[in-house]
Amino acid sequence: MARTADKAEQAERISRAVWRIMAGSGPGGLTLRAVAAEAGCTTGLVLHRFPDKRALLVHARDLLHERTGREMDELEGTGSPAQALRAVLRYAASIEADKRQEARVWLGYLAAALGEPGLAGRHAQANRAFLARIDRLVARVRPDWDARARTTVSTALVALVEGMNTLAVADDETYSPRTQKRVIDRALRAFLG
Amino acid sequence: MARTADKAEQAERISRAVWRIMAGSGPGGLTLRAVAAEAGCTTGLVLHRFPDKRALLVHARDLLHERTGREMDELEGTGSPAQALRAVLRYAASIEADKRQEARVWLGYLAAALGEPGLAGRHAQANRAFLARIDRLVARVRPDWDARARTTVSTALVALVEGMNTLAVADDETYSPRTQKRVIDRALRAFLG
DNA sequence: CTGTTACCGTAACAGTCGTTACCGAAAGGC
DNA sequence: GCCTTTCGGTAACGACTGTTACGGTAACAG
Repeated sequence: MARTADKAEQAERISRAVWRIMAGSGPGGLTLRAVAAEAGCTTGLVLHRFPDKRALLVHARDLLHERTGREMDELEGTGSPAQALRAVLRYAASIEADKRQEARVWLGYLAAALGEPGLAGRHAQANRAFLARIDRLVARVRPDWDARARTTVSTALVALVEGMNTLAVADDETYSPRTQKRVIDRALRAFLG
Repeated sequence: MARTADKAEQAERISRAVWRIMAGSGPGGLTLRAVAAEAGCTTGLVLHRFPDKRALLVHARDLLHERTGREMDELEGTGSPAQALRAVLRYAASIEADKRQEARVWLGYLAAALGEPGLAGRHAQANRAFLARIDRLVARVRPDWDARARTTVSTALVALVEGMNTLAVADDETYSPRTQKRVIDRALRAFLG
């Protein structure tokens, strides 16, 4: 045999380049050449690792989704139900600098999905999974509620966090980490307190 | 003199074409040729009316912002403070079909702003104006609250509505008009009830 | 009706995009 | 050591982008 390459490591490195480009320049700046330059290689390697641009974007998307899902899985089991819910919501918000970058990435993907229903479907699926997670946590905090009342609150909490993420993309001053924490705590108190 | 053209009417027609393209195909499909075809003219007219693509996008954006601002001004004065607040929040949400399209337009603009800080600044400014509007309405509902408590609730309500708009873009089934209304009413009850 | 002027469609430009073909070079088995 | 096989960089292609220059044409003043 001949030389071997760590394909998974390369795919991840290129995917991380995709995240950085998406967060920094949006879908408009997400060029194969830009990705290659950011990853420290050429378009040749990028298109040897992925069949085409769409496959690259989907892989980078799934990788990010998978990672955040794993980390939220861990948070879900820590402390009391109310504490776990708060921890997951804080994690999903864009409080830390890297989460703020992630919010920009998701926004870029969502905008790219405007033109392609297939990507929009993936986004919908991912958000339903997040909604189910929050609903599960709300059920642990308020086991006596019926599904209808619980889902309404879950949907509200998800929309609240997602809205702050979206708004922080354009105005990270108004939606500072401190403000986001305060809003989350206020919402938890209002809906579940 | 020679022939005359209704420049304002043309600019508005082209801007409407921009909205339709942005909502339908996102920033990636927003081509001068696509805009011209949608507006029923050629790129020649488009670039005779606007100096370049960016000016066209900014004009279409400002036109949409101006229109929604006017319509919310009217809603702000109808009925009791609580009713006015609910009416404005319902208007800002994507309950009607045309508002859902608008949410797609705003999302596309926000994604386009990822690469250009100038556009992001306009977005931040617009959202601060909306936040100030909601804060004004909350102050009318709860005059006894101090500014801190009031702003926290206003920020939460704005994020809630904006989040539902964003999420409805990818999943208009989970965030149906009925669900959005229910969530808004629940939030008003939780925060101000 | 005619001349003139503003209007706007046509066509070309340079640049960049995603994608492909090709080929030198690096690395493991013998 | 060599030889083979895979790797990955180079360069080109056609398509499409925003933008510009030009010319035909429609409409108003006289």
